[in-house]
Amino acid sequence: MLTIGTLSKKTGTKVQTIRYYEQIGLMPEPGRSEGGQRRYDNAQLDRLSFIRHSRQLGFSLDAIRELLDLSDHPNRPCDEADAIARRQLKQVEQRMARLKALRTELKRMVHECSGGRIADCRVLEVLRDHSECLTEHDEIGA
Amino acid sequence: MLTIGTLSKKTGTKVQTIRYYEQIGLMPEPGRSEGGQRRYDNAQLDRLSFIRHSRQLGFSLDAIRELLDLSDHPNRPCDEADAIARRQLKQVEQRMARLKALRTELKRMVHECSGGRIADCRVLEVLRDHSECLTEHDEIGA
DNA sequence: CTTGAACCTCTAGCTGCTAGAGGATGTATC
DNA sequence: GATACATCCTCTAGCAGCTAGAGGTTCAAG
Repeated sequence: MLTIGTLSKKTGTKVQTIRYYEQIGLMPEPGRSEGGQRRYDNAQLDRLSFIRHSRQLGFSLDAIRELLDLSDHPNRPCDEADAIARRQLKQVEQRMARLKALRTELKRMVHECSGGRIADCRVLEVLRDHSECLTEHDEIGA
Repeated sequence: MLTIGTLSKKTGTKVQTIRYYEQIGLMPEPGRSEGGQRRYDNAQLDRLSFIRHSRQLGFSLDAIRELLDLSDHPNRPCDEADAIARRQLKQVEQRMARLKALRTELKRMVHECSGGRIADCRVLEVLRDHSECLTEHDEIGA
């Protein structure tokens, strides 16, 4: 029987976060001690590890919910899990492409700045005028 | 004199977002029509363009506040603006590195999935067991 | 003078947590 | 049994950066 603190340490998840996962139904309600404190077992430890690892790979809580759902039905075909992972991969690739364009632009800005007065600052100048950009970038909402 | 809707279209910013920027003090309070509707001039259009473009390049609203502040004092040296941009560049590079590791892992997951049953799904298996990962990834909070 | 799009304010919601108040429990030691 | 103190509990509110909706007013065209 594990306390929430132990679970927290074992998975690198903050105590508050574990309770939050319970609140939104991602973690099941655990058993309680006589005094009302949460007590976990190994199945719940595994579940939380799964969640955390998925988060590290960038999956949204909704996607994780689906994945957990799927893993509860071992006899179904795994196309869905595969599709979720592919979607995630696609998102990551899109984000990388955007970041690449941003990096190019930022590098250019920084390199062109010669360290004079604000009035002549290339950084501000570029920010002022999108038309100076050589790449298409569109990070907002990424 | 521009209405908020016109400003919205010209900058690709939602009306609500413009009002939000005003609320947090990033945009100045504009003049008003007799009936109390907001009326903007070209200086404000420029300011909003600056904000939007900076957002597209991933600057935080706080960073933008600093940058706007700087650009109001054209005679100061531009080290600060330069430093902000460099900081941003560094962040972008860190995020790219993280995404790269994620992509590797996701690709591997997806490629190893042979499309059978959930029980044998590599995607879920990898998510279950971090130790199978070949790269260090740590996307949370990125 | 009427219509209808665009405006107004205000409040609440989104993701994924995180922090703090104010109090109860659990365990080790005396 | 008493005491100390870490850990636990619930509840509420906050973070970034918007976005959406209710319920009502103004503006410009016809």
